[in-house]
Amino acid sequence: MKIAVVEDEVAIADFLERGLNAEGYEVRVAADGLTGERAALDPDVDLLVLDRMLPGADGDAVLASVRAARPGLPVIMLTARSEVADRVEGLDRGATDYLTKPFAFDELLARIRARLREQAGASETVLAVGDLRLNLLTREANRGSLSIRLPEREAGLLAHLMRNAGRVCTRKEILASAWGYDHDPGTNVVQVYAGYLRRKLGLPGAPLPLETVRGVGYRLRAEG
Amino acid sequence: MKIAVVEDEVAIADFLERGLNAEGYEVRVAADGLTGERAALDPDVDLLVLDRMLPGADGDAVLASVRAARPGLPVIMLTARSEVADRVEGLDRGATDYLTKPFAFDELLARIRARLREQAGASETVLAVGDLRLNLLTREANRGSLSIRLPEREAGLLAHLMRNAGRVCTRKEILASAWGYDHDPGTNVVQVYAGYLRRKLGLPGAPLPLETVRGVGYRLRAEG
DNA sequence: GCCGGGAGTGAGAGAGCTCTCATCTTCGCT
DNA sequence: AGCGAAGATGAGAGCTCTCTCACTCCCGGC
Repeated sequence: MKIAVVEDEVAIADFLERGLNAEGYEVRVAADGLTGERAALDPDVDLLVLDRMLPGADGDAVLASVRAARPGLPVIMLTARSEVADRVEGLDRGATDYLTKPFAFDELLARIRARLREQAGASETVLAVGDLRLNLLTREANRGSLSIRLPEREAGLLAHLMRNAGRVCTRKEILASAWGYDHDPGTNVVQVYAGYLRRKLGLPGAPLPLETVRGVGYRLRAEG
Repeated sequence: MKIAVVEDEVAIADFLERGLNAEGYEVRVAADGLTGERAALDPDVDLLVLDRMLPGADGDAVLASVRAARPGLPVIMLTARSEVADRVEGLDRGATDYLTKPFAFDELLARIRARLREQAGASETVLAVGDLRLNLLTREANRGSLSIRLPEREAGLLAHLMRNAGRVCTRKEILASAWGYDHDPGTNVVQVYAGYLRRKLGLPGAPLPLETVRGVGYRLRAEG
């Protein structure tokens, strides 16, 4: 389990990192909004602990852009602003939970566990990358005015690419994730299915931003 | 949106009911653990607000049985016990959120909105009824040692029956929910698929508890 | 510009899914 | 018990999905 911590006060950031590490979580710390945003978009990150007051882009801005890219990511806001109105505002802006400083570390841990537990049971159902959306339950894909139901394999491939948008995915890795193959059985299925996706999700003048990386695999460009 | 409130103090229960109604929620109030449990199992209920200290079965017991039957239902615990240890325990027992009395009604509303928003995006992925489990994402059904991947239609039918376990479902209603038909086109598909489910999910000596209601439809008995 | 290797495409085989229809079974009533 | 209606079951047609294979296209190096 990997947690991103966005917090500018070094003392608190250190404290959180050490404490979370001790609980067995992998931690990625960012001290300002911009690096925080980048950290939260790392597809391995399962949860975000976010200070609301930050230098550079402030916490609310980070929250907004994280929500746009990963609608389902749990975000626990952490802040010195303790008024009821602040809490209401934080939650309504899309935070999953809200904790005011000073806080009990044990409670933070319990709330992290609660969020991760929920996440595990009700794993992310809707993926979004740029203007692309994919509902994993109905396997409905949307892009602009397009709306198509994808067959299972195509949806699985697209889901993997979307979860790793911006990164190059090797064919081997894709076969493992979307096909469940442990070894490449020397086939070109991935290419075939990449072709299906391009044809189905291409718009006139705006082809699917799926790049081929010769000899390696594919990359879905992040901003549609 | 329907919210179940389990609270024995009449004053608070009334206050919550009126306040939630004013926000446009449908509310179902229960004053003790047993009726509370029944209320929470109503498949129309989208969220549970639960007092931890109750006459009869206490809040923790209600939480446990609700979790067994509806793993994904958001549960906000509400209680006078305000120690950090209590909050940690409540969350670890499976509560989704935890609010201590006295609380700001606006904050409760914000937390309810946060939970419902999340629920809407990441709708329940795993259904459970008795010893039956169904993962809607993978369409994997489990019963005892059995574990089978169901085709889409069978999973859709089973999902509808599970979501309405204990109640009789008419064939017309089932056709609407699992097939997307608006009118019964005079077919026996539902019977055919009910048969598939019975065969696939029957155990020696313990057939699938799916009862036929002559002239009407089917009912999945609630406790396997 | 030509050549080699990798990627994209089209056709099609085989499997599994969905539905219909005919037949068999069961239930409830007399 | 016997009958009629309703549900269960078996067989199978048609379709979609998935994958393979052969072929074409394109990129990059000479």
